[in-house]
Amino acid sequence: MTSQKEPSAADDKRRLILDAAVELVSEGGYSALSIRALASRAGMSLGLLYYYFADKHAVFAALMRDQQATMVELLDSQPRDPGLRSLLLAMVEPTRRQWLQVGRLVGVWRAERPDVTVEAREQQLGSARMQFEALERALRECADAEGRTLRAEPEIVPFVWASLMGIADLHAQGWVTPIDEDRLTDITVSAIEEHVLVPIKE
Amino acid sequence: MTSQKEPSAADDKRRLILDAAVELVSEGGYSALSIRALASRAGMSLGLLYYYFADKHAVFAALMRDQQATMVELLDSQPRDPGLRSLLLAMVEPTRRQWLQVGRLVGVWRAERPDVTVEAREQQLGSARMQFEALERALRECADAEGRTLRAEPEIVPFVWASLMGIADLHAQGWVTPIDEDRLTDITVSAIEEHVLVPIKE
DNA sequence: ACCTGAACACCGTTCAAGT
DNA sequence: ACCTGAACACCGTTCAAGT
Repeated sequence: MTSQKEPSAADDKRRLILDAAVELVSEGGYSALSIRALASRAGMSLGLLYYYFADKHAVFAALMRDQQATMVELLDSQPRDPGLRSLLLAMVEPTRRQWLQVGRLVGVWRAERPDVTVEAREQQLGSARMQFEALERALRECADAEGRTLRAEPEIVPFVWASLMGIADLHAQGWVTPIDEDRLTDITVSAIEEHVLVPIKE
Repeated sequence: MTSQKEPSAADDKRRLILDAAVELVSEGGYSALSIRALASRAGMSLGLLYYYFADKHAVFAALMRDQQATMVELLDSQPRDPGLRSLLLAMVEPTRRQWLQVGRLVGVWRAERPDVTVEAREQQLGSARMQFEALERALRECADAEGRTLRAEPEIVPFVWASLMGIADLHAQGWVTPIDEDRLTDITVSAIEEHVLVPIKE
């Protein structure tokens, strides 16, 4: 109900902090994101940071929400006509980027902090849900455009997501021997494609 | 050449530290593994820890190597007769455990530390390579047992690994809505199975 | 309401000193 | 060779104090 408002001064400050955070992480990885470095990069004092965010965890959570919102836009703007395979191929790189930037860190701190606020938890869940709904929409509409249908199980979308995360992580960690990334992507996309559509009866 | 020796006193001490590390991580997650807690749990002083390990990073690396060695044993001891699907189903839970305990942390600190020693890097790579070779062996022999063959591309084993990691991570992070884990596993295993074998000609 | 920085309780790591 | 713990330079977080 209160959505899509003009950004307030507080929102602007928060944006400033989040932009600085993205810069720091992309420059020096997880350990480069110290509260002190973040405050100085955002041009404010240590204490003020805690005025706008509850703690470091909250900064990460906001970063995650940003990326999920970007992913929703991307999924919604993806053309449906070229079909499922094109969609999947187009999503490999963005999901990999999301994984590299904050996704893989979530699992690390998620387990640490017990619960934060109920509100924060709800916000986080809502943002994740929107992302997965956008993915489901995109999958379904792309299948439609090919005259096919998505399998009905609720585990189909998680399966697609897990597959994309799998290659994202492999890319991040590297493989022991050089492999053809495009070939790996191709194999994965084929596997997804064929297991996500209802088989054609003849 | 120097392998399979009687464990030295130093090895015993290192074991003590690593066992304490596993305990701490499983009790309180990543953040519970502080050098001080580790030293006290292992019954030694802070400084001594640095006598047996170069730094915290090295403790993690050793933990990872342990788990990879366990995985090799598990893969090698898995029966081949029941075929590929049985093998994959049996590996889902162990890979998930490995992922939860240290696997997902590797990506976080890997990027931070520049290079450590060449020797350490070599040791780590060798351990990872052994694990993936064991996986490839197991996949190949299980396929054989069914009278099928594994596809020849080098990306086939990474694909299997990425798929297993994907569901491991999804399991760790949780999904926004409750899903049937067994169903997800089943879908993933089917997808792997069919894309990893050479199609039967008729 | 917005902002500061000293202070607190940690942390990983080093190192002089002991046996 | 093995072992200790004080000391160092950090860290995230709090909070009295300012405007």
